[in-house]
Amino acid sequence: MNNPTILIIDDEVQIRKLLEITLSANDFRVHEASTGKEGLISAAMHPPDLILLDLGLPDEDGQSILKKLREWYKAPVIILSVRDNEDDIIQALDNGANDYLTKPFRTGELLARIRTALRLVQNTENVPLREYGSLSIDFTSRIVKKNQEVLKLTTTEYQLLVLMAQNEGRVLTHQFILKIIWGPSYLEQSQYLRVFVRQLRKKIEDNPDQPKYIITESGVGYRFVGNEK
Amino acid sequence: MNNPTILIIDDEVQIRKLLEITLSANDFRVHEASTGKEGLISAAMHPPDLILLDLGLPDEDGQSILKKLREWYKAPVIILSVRDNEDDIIQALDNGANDYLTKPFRTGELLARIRTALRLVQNTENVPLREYGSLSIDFTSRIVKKNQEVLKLTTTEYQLLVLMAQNEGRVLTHQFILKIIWGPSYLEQSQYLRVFVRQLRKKIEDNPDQPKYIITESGVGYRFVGNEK
DNA sequence: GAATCTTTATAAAATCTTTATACACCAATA
DNA sequence: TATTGGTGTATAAAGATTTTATAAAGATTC
Repeated sequence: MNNPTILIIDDEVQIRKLLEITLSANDFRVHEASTGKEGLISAAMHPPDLILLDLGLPDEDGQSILKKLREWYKAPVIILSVRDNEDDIIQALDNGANDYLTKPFRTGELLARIRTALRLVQNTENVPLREYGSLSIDFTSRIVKKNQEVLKLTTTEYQLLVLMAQNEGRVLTHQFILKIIWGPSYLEQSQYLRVFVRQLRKKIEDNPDQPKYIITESGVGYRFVGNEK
Repeated sequence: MNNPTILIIDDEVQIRKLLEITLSANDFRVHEASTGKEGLISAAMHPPDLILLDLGLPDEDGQSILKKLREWYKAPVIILSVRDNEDDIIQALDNGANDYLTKPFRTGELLARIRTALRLVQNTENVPLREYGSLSIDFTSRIVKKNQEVLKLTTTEYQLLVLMAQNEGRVLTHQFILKIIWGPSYLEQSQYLRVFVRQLRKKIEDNPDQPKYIITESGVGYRFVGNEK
């Protein structure tokens, strides 16, 4: 993919300017929109490779924009948000956002996350075997190996691992994971998750106390990181 | 690939005879089944390199057989049918058929299509004898030996062993095994399986209480492990 | 009627859920 | 700068439940 296009949906001129300069300097093509409505139209007319969406838009709630986008738009959406509304971030992730950044953000981090998001969409193919360093998951034969050795995982542990691995790089909120694996009536049982994340880490991490694969995003959820960097 | 094996599933004796003569003359090995159920069992026991499936079977609809086959069978399936209406063809292809021939067909054309289908798939060679440590299974003569001694296995025990061995390394779910060996109406009878797994383990394992070959995957099914690392 | 399959009953093991406690982090306070 | 309390996460281990193992009795088949 040469020179990916990024759509910025943000009402603050200064932010747009900053982003445009940063992104252009890094060989991205940039589209801009200052309102939600404008953003939706632009995305529909010239689908970008990635969207940066500010949650605090003047005309329409960013969550609502995100939902409308996700009805057809598959590529990554990264949320930009002012610091003090973590609930919004969680809701956005549940609504299908891939990642989030709180303002003010360092441009280096933004660029890294954009690159990660773009890279990961390409391997979202239905590959039956995935390798992450010394960890490999064979989805057809249901075999997970660590350093060539077959791991013994319970059903729930395996489901959890697969869910996370298939959403590599994305933050999965506690509630999202609980809903998928235990069902909608278990949304409050975060403790389950902690117990099982611990079990999984014991089995797949080199050092469970300094996890490389299953990263805790405090207050939000967990993120599976396939290859460090 | 030398002498590919072809399984014919057709209820008409004349057709089977014709096909057998034609295919044998062209250096294919031939298996036959006259009903859908028989065909499914044969395919699971001795996976052929290609299957010729008649849609008009007496016991069960050919489309349904095809669907069941495709749950695990990857090699080509060519449909034979007297019906040449588009709907049947499309449905068969949707269900995973590789090609479709209407009866009566010219044998030259059939052979050409078989070769094409085989060329498109690279098959794993069918080994008639397999050894797993001190256990050996001769699929052609139906003889199982443990430490050079011939084991006495009942039909069901043998079917179960062959099914598992042919799918070495894969987890076979309870339901999958029950469906193949006992039939679709026995999906709930997991207890059968436990009883027979126990019998098999008693006969093939060095220590039935610490099985090496038939591994339990709790909550999921069983996995046959041929060679411990 | 011997071999095999099916069913039943119970024991054992594996897994999941809950509880209790410790830890890390951050902000407000003194 | 140290202290305190609150929030969220980690961890082990006990308790509860589900799944599997096992033997043996009852049916069925050839």
